[in-house]
Amino acid sequence: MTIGDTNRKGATRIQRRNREAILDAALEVFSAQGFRGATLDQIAERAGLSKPNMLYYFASKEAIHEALLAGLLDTWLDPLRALDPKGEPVAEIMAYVHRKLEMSRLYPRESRLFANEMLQGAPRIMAALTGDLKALVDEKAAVLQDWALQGHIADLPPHHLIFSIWALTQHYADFDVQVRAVLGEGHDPYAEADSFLDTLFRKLLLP
Amino acid sequence: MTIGDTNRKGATRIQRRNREAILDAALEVFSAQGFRGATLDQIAERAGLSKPNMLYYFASKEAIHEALLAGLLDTWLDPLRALDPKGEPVAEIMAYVHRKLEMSRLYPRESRLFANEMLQGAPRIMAALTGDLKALVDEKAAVLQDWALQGHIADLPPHHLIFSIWALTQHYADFDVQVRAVLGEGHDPYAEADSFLDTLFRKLLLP
DNA sequence: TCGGGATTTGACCCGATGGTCGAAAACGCG
DNA sequence: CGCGTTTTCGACCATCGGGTCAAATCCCGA
Repeated sequence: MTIGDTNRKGATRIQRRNREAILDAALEVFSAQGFRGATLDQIAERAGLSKPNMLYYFASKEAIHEALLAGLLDTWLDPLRALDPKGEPVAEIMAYVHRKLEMSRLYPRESRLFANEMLQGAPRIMAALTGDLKALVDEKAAVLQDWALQGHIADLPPHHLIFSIWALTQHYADFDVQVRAVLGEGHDPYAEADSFLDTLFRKLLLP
Repeated sequence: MTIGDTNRKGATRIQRRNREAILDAALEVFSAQGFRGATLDQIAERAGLSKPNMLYYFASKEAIHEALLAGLLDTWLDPLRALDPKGEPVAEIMAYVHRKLEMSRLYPRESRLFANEMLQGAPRIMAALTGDLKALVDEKAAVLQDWALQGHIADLPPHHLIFSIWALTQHYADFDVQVRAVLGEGHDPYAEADSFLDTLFRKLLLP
C-alpha cells in the first residue's frame, strides 16, 4: 500500500500521528526559515522522527511544503468567504476584520508561511492567486461596491479595502517581533490591535 | 540615491563599482530568497563576478548581508524622522504616509529584505529594534499623542497608528504579487494605493 | 616603462543537505 | 502464536554551497 493517500480515512493511527507531527514541525520550520532555508533534518528532529522515516510519509521536501500550502489558502480565506451579502454591511465587515485578526493571533505560523511564499514571488501558489483567490475577492468586492452604492458604507475602492484588512491584520503576525520590540513590556499587541482596528475601520466605513 | 551605497572614502573606482554591484545583486537575491535561501553563486553571477572575487570584497556571506542591513533601518526610518512636531499635524502625517508608500514603490527589494528579516524573528537586527527604532517611535508617538490631546487629530493609540502606516504601505511592496494577481490587468497598484491611503488616513485622523 | 600592489580566478576543500537502500523491529490479525 | 505488512532507521551517496589558496593578470604612479 502506498502512502500516497491523504491523511483522511484509510490511515492508521500511526500514519495520522506521524503525518500530523511532520506537518506541524514543517510549518514551524518553513514559516521561520522559508522553503530553501528549512532543512529536512530540522523538520525531522522537531517531528521526533528520523529523516528516512519522515521521507517514508512524504516523498520529498517539496511534497511536505506542498501539503502545507494546499490547505492554507482555503483556511486563510474562510473568513472572507463568510462575509454575507445579505448581512448588515458594517457589521459584516467588522466581523471579518476581527476574525482575520483572530486568525493572525491563533495561527501566526500559517500567516508567516504565506508571507514567505508571497515574498518569494508566490512561485508555488501563483495559480491559486489568479484563480480561486481572485475570483473570491472579485465576488466580495462586488458586494462591497454594492453596499457603497446603496450608501451603507463609504465609497472606497473595494479591492484596496480588502487589501487594507489583510495588511493590517497580518502585520501583527508577520511583524510580531517588531511590534513587541517597539511596544516594549506590558502590552498585549493583539488586544490593542483589536480595539484600534475596530476604531479604524468604523471611521473608514462611515459614508 | 541608492539605499545601500558604499561611498567609502579611500576606495578605488574598481572597488566602488564592484562593491556596489555585489550589494545590488545581494539585495536582489536576499530579498527574494531570504538569508539561508540565497547562495553566493547566485549573488556572484548577478554581480558579474566570480565567487572568489566576490569574497575578496566581502569576507563572507554574513558580511554581505550585514552590510545590506546596516544602512537599511536608517534609510527606512528617514521618513518617520522627518515628521516635524512643529508642522501642521494632519499634513505631517499625510506626508509621512505618502513618503512611506513612495519608498515601497521605489525600493520594494529593501522592503522585502526587511520583511524577511522580521519573519525570521529579526535575529540580526533585534538590537536595533529595541534600541534606535523603539526610541524613535516612542519619540514620534509622543508627538502624535500630543497632537491628539490638543484636538488636532483623533485620539488613537499612537504606536498602533504608526504600525498601521507601516503595514499598509509595506504591504504593497511585500505582497506585490498578490496585489497584482488579485487586481488583474490594467491597474496601477501604487497610484490606487496612494489615493486610497490618503482617504483612509484623512478619515481616521479626523478628531 | 616598470615594479609592486590591486584584482581576478581555476582548482580545491569539506561539512551540510536532500534523498536512497536494505534490513531490522514493531504491529496487528487470523 | 505465526506471519505478512507496516514502520523505523543506520549507513550511505551525490550534490550543493560557503570558503580557501596560490598563481596569474591588471593597473597605475614614479
